[in-house]
Amino acid sequence: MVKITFPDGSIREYESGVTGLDIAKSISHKLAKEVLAVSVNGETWDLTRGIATDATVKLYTWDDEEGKHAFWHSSAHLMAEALQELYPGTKFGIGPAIESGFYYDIEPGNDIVLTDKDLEAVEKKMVELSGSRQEYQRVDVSKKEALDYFSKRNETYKVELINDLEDGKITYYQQGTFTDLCRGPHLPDTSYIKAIKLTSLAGAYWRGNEKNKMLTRIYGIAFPKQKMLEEWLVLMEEARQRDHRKVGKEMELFMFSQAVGQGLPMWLPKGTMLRDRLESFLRKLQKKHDYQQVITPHITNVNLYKTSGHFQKYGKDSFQVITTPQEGEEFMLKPMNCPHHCEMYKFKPRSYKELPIRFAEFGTVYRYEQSGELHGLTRVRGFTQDDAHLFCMPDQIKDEFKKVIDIIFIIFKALDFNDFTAQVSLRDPNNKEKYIGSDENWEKAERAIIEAAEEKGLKTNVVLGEAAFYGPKLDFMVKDAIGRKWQLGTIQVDYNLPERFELEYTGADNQKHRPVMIHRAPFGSMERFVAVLIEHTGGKFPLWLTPEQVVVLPISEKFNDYAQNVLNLLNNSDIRTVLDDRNEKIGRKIRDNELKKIPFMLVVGENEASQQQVSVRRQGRGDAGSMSIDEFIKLVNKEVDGQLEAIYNY
RNA sequence: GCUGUUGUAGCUCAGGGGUAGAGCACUUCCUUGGUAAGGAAGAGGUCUCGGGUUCAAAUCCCGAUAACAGCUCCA
Repeated sequence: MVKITFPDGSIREYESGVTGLDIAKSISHKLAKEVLAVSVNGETWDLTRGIATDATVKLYTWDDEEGKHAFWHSSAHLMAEALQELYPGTKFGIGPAIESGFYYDIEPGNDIVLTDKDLEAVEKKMVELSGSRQEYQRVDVSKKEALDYFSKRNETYKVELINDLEDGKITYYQQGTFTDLCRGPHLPDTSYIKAIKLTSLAGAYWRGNEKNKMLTRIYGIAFPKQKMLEEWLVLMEEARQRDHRKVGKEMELFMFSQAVGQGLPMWLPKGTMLRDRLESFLRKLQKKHDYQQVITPHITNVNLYKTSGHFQKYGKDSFQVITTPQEGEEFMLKPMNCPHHCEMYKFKPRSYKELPIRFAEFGTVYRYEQSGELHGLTRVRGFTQDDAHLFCMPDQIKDEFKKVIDIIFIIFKALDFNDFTAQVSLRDPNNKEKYIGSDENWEKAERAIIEAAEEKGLKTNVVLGEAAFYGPKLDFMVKDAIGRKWQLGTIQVDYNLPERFELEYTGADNQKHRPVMIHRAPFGSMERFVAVLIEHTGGKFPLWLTPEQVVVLPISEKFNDYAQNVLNLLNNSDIRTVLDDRNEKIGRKIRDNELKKIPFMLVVGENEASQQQVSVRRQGRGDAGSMSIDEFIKLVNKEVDGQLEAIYNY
């Protein structure tokens, strides 16, 4: 007998060799149907693997990441089996579960090139195989056996993987005719996988290395019920509707032009309005936090970047140097603002009493991103950072970090960004030579970041090896409409530039000391931030950011004068307005995509003109009735104030 | 940068070796003056660009370019 401890602390006895599935059956029929995998002493196991010792057990269903993971991983194997049957000679790379769904990297044999059209046939085959209810069987093998088996079948990628594995810890999983090198865990059998959608086909380098061969990666997703797949498809469609590239075009916020160049966005009037408001909001916020606004030029002598070291590291991959009539004189487009701010720091001797010094700049920079990397406004070649550099003494780092976290919190709160994650990026402890700066400084800075985050109640995931080469950092990530993660706010410690620029301050001891520099950008860049903002709101911005808050619609041209009059009164009150005097049917205007995003619509006609009123319609929230213009102004101000309250009372 | 897909009217897209199509939007007119109406007429395109094959290319082939998806990258 073995003692099984459950998450609630209760303990039951079972025959030795009992499986997760048996345990689920002993609890309830329903649970036995829903359970997908089981945690045994913290390790995720197959439901059919026998438990021979006392153990702590947790049953995983679709609601657990681990359950979904086993489900999708099994789906990947099912797909591999289908591919093997349809395309004999296919070599298999790896096929894991991912955040939503799974993929398998394959190399189809016989020079076959798969296209989107083939996916349907694969799906069909998968459904067929799922119907035949094949069991996933776990088999322990020795390294030699595994190597023999896969070498014989010419599975070169699998052989490469096995070579890196430790003997004695190698397992196969088999279902039907397909055998895969795999750690598991898997579902009991293929019949669990009821609804399947293969979503896309793309190239992916073997082991993620650009120098390796490119394999064909097939992405898919699967569910235990057809209905869940349908719901997922609807969700994806809704996400596509919120895509910032689509909304940005519809709302006329920004554009790209082939004539201007790849990755160089142009802000249309309404987008500029929106961006200006975000900038002035941050400007005010930074002023309160004792930042000093500065401005630096767009081109710079290459020597500055040789001093900073960026030219050596990134020069080849940048927009190339600009020459002048003067022999040997070279400039480049500014890829970052930091070196300029360092020069400003050096403008005069600094005392410890001045520190921290905080230079802020909305600095437009140009970086030659690889062409395949460009993506809407989130990844561009010319963008404006809401940049600032804080120069401080080492023991001020933590405090400065906390103040920057405050600013980021205020911004996220004002814009209703709730589901962000924070990541602390530290250096890779096994690869210290990749980084510059002393061990002592790194440790001090890493500790300061972790403590600052903790003291601010910020939950973070700590990732080793993700630090910049010059210092550790704290990043804020937000997801876009289809779940891709983007980094927005960032705070980074830098020991490199103060060193290279020989920055110093005079301490209380009358000695020269080196300051520490902190880079920070709460938005990241105006471009990326606006993109994410659009995807969060679907273009329905908070009132204080809406490019136009009020549209005035005269019902016929007889009332154009009155409408103009209303407009003037509103404009005197700071409310942003737009007049739509096309004098068409109102119903037709309301369908207008452009007007859909404006929160208030004022309809004026005979009744309104005679009583000096307006009929107020709030988009998406129906009719608010007729009221005087003063009353309307109060209404709008109240709503805007309500939103701004969150900011200023924070 | 790599692999793949795509580029036709303002937008969404169909078509396809013989000089160009739909829906929505747009313009004018009619009907209806009041909260997602209906009708008529009209205007809009070097079919991304360059080269080749052909009697003939928007269509087939090659190259460039841009967008999209994924990989790699992101100071």
